[in-house]
Amino acid sequence: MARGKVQLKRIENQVHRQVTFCKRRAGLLKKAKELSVLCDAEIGVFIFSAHGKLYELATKGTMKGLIERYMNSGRGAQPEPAAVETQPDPDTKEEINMLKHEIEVLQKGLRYMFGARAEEMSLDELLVLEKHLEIWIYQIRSTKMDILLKEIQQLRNKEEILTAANQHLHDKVEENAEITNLATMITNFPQPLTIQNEIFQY
Amino acid sequence: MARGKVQLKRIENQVHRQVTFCKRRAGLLKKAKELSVLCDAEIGVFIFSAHGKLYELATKGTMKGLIERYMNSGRGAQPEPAAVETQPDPDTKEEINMLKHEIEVLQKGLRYMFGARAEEMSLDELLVLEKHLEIWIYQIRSTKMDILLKEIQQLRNKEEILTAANQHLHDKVEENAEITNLATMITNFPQPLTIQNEIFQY
DNA sequence: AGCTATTCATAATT
DNA sequence: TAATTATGAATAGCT
Repeated sequence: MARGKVQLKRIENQVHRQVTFCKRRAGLLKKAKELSVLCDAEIGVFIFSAHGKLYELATKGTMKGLIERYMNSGRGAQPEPAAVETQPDPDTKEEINMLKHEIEVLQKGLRYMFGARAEEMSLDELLVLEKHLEIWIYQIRSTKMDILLKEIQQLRNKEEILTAANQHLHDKVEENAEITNLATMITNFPQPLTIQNEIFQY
Repeated sequence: MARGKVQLKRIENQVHRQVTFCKRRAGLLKKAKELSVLCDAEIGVFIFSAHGKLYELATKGTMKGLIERYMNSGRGAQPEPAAVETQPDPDTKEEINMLKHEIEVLQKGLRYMFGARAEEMSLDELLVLEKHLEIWIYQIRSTKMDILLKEIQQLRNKEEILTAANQHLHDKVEENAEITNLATMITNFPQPLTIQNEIFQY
């Protein structure tokens, strides 16, 4: 570093130590973020100062989620306080985490759709954006579907009305067919009518 | 750094990314150790690589102890595991079902296309997958739109045919109206026909 | 993996 | 506490 090599031991001067803590803490978190972005890693860091103050960083999602992932990575088998409680829990919890991780992976793709802009945004902003986009897309699709389905319904109604009208007219035509034929006969062969009339008079 | 400034975005070259990951990971952990020693801080770091491999560091004690300390620092308030165990059960079960269904839908397509499970894939593979998914989604939407538009077109054709038929029948009815009226006259007043005949014979 | 040319981080100082 | 600067460390691009 600068202006003198540093000894790898506790800095005894209280002020120096505090200043170095601030600077190096910032540096460490910066490096963690860089590593996360550059290499697509998920990183969690806690720093407890000598006075017990906590500084933390979770590069993706939340620290809680990270700890859960850590717990499920084969290491920290949580000490279960209750004896009988362990039976249903590990299966379901593990299952949930697996499923969540899987969904995470699939959702990861969404973030990349924003291309270069994605890197310029914070995770929170991306999550908000993602939510908004999901809602937005959903609304657009719903609206589109509504429009199409309404149009189909209208056309179906029209079809029904036209079919009914068609049937009605068809019936009318058939009802009139006899009379029309009769009229045609009358028109074409007016004479025999008298014969028919005569027949009626039998 | 060296031989060129680095852009703060994901390194696209797979090999470069892997090398940088190794180097910077070592650097980050070294920095964490140094900060811990120099400033008497307790530091925990997890790094999940893009492939899900875990690298960790706990500067004092164990990671487990650190996480416990973290949990007690006011952040991740764990839900009480002891007394109220029955409460999370229906919720978790429902959650599992929801997640499973969500994944089922996604995986069905994925397996169909790749024969591989998403979590086994690298980021690069996922990027390829994403492209395919976009195409896939596009195709699904296209297909859906095609079906709907075809249905609309069919209904429109039906409407046209029915309207034409309707018009035809309507015309027929009107054409027949005269004759029908004539026939009606004939039917109601058969006798005057002879008169009419007589008239024709004038 | 190992080697430099560079850039970066930061200790000392103001 | 913040800014500056000289210097040591980290590391990107090559081999």
